[in-house]
Amino acid sequence: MKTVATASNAGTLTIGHLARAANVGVETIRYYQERGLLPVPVAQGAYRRYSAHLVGRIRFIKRGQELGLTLAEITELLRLEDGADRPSIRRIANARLVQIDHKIADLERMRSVLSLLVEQCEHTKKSLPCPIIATLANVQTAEA
Amino acid sequence: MKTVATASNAGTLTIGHLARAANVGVETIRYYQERGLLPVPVAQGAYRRYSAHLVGRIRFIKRGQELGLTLAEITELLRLEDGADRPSIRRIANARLVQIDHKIADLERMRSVLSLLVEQCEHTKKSLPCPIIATLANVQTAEA
DNA sequence: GTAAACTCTGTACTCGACCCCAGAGTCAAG
DNA sequence: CTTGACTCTGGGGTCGAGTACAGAGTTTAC
Repeated sequence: MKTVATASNAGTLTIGHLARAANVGVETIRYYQERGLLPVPVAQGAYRRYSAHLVGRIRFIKRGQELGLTLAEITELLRLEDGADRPSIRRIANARLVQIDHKIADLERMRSVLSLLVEQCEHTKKSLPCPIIATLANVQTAEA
Repeated sequence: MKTVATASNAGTLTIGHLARAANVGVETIRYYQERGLLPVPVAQGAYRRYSAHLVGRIRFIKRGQELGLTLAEITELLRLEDGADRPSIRRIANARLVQIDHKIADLERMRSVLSLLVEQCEHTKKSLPCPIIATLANVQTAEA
């Protein structure tokens, strides 16, 4: 699923320059091309040349990732980049928000149990079983 | 890294029965054996037989996973199962707690930005650029 | 005594986002 | 005009926790 090359994609940067300018690896650019997030410009001679505006596109992708978006979602957003279809854009953001909320809830459940257990472990007499192990082993511990 | 088989591991359950009793797949048991979380009992005839107490061990593993522990950490805890070395046990739990806290912090940062953007997107005039896209594109939007 | 259901070993695949490598070709500076 | 740094294609590997499957052998219930 490679993006079709167009003349307008051509530019002055080699892939290495583009990579350094966008602060990603050369392999990342190739990967994004394969995934259809970046266009594959027509080669000028043996090598391809990239337009400097792709630096912005890569930053767009990276900022999306920082917000927890997947490359699939970012691909969608790039398709909606003109900003005309806001409901679709919001749908993507909201779907990710729901996932994030689920994940936070999971992690907070884990954190509260784990921190309670660590706490208990520190304050339980050495003669009694370790509360962490006992909980995992599903042993009923007494000590009111 | 297969756990060495010992006579004491032998029992009455086939792998399928153990799997059903512990509510996991047969493949999961084999995988845990490979990872050293479960012993490989001596075969009785052509098939191996498993002791019923392994059901508890599998539940131990599953409860550990519910607390966010990795199989590597659970392997460690199984090694410390006698509960004598509580500092080591707590070290594992605390290390995981730190990871969980980092992850929660990351996710909350994402959530706050994303939900703010969705909010803004809903209330920004259609004549102005979509705030979600604009943020990813790093466009400076006016509108005080 | 046979057929269904099981078990064995071994290998490959999944997901997501890359990283790393080999070998061949090419470009640019001095 | 050479040499070193780059680019190309194509492939494989990584992490974590399994799942899936093939093909052969074995048990067990009827």
